[in-house]
Amino acid sequence: MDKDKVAEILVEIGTLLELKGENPFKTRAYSNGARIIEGLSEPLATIVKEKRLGQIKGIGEALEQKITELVETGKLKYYEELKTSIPPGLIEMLQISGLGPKKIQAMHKQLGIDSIEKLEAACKAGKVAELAGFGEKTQANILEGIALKRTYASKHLLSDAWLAAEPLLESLRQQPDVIRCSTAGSLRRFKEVIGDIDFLASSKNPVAVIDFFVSQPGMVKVLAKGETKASVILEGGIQSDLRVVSDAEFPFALAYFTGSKEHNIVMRQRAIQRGLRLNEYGLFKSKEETRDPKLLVSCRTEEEIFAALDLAFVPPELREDHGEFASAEQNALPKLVEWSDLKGALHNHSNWSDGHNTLEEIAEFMDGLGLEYWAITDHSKASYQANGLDAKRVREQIKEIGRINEKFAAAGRGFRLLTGSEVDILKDRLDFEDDILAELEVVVASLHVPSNSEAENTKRLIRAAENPHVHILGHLTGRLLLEREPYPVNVPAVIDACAATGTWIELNCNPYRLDLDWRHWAYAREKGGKCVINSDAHRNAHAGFLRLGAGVARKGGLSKKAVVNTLPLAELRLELAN
DNA sequence: GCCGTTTTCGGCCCGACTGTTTTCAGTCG
Repeated sequence: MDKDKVAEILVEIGTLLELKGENPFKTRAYSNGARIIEGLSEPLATIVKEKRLGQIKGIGEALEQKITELVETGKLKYYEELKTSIPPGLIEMLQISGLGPKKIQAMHKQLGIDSIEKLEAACKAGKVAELAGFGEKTQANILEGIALKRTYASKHLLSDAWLAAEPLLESLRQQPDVIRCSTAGSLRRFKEVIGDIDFLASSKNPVAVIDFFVSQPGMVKVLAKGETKASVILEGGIQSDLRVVSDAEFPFALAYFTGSKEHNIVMRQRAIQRGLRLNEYGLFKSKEETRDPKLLVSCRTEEEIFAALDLAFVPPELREDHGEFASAEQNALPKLVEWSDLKGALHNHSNWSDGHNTLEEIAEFMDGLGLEYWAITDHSKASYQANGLDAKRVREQIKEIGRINEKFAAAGRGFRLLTGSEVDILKDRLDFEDDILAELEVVVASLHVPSNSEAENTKRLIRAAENPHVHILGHLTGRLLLEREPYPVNVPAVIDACAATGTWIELNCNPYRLDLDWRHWAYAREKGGKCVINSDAHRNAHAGFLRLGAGVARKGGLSKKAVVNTLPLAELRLELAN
């Protein structure tokens, strides 16, 4: 069993234990363990075989035994028994806003409710309101929560969240009572999938800011509204929370609400080790709960908070308790790539295959954006449904690109289209012979029809990486966020092959892909692998994906130097020819 | 369930909001 599946089961055990009313620290130990396993760069099977699980911080005797059983047998007796003891409907009920383990337990025990359908019926019959600790309002809220859950999915693409957040952030910044304002939470951390949009503002008049926020256009429903906090549902179903604090509190609150939860726990522990206390209101010279300004360690920015805890500033994207503390302690965090460092993209389509724009339109548009180059890598012939090009059309396209580039050169314009192909990785070979590939400036090899076998997919990708004409492996795992799981593949083994052959690994910026996943880049960096942040544009507007991709690259800890398409055209051409 | 340079037991990050209560439990982030 692979580590992702193991992590998934550990998370589920945590949830099941929560529903059983177990000690919250015990349930947290399971979700912690899941995160640790998921983040391993070494194959889990190796660690299990060499009995080194117990040496990992956060994995104790019990988790070691359970993980070992899962890896070795593919099953876990404890988990199977736990699952049969709790109706699956209870787990689903957890997704209803306002319902947690305690209430679900109470309704299950007293009313025999074990599914959302029964819950809805009981609410409508007024039975839930009669329970101790429940009331009319709770019952109505549950019904509303059920309706909301049905209407809206609870997870959203990062790109959708940014689209919804930016106009709101802009409005908040212009509200006269707002002093400072920022996004926070998973959006600010550039997680690929987000649950809700968090805003933080500082003001001397929080009520006015809250009132302003909930009256913005695009609010479907106000879920909660207090003096310092509001929660709303936006059009499109994304929940958004605003928190308003004083300006002195702003940096502390920003750090706190940016998270991640795991990162914050370590920050608080560091504070405690130094005899301090950290919360969203400040860093206090106290071991007790306090908000006494006399005890406050004054910090005007997040940078100063990190400094007070003997850490270099950790950019929001890296705050996942994913190794950032060890680096920040030694001032060894990478200087992260910026969106504006990108000089072009090396995987894009035109209307010669399944893209929307002509070559001419693309060149004009990308030059207008201030980019230096844009590779045209239309599909190869095996991608029949995408109007893939055969060798003859590829050669015609090379000539056409040559003509456009000559026009640019004659006009004294520096921008260039690069010739290329997104060549299909077929079962036993690439979709083009080496002679065609050799005529192209950029060759991206992608697996579009994977097998069910991890070994098979891994073998195909490694073989593609080993082809001397292939520059880049495209969307390595094939995942579609919120739609399709990645195909089975041994990612570290493919990274090893790319590092050994000098093949670049794509960070595909399509909002549904963001593939290779940020969690793998630490390993790629360690091995000396290079990244290309690619838009995989099918129309000109998709150039905007690069901004998203740069954020995800930052999350992967990638510096400008590790990203090939930060190179100016002349240097890039040298690298491509290498 | 995990952990330990005060600890192998007794801690484990912390506060806002809601609804049901009339001082607090549950939920959420």
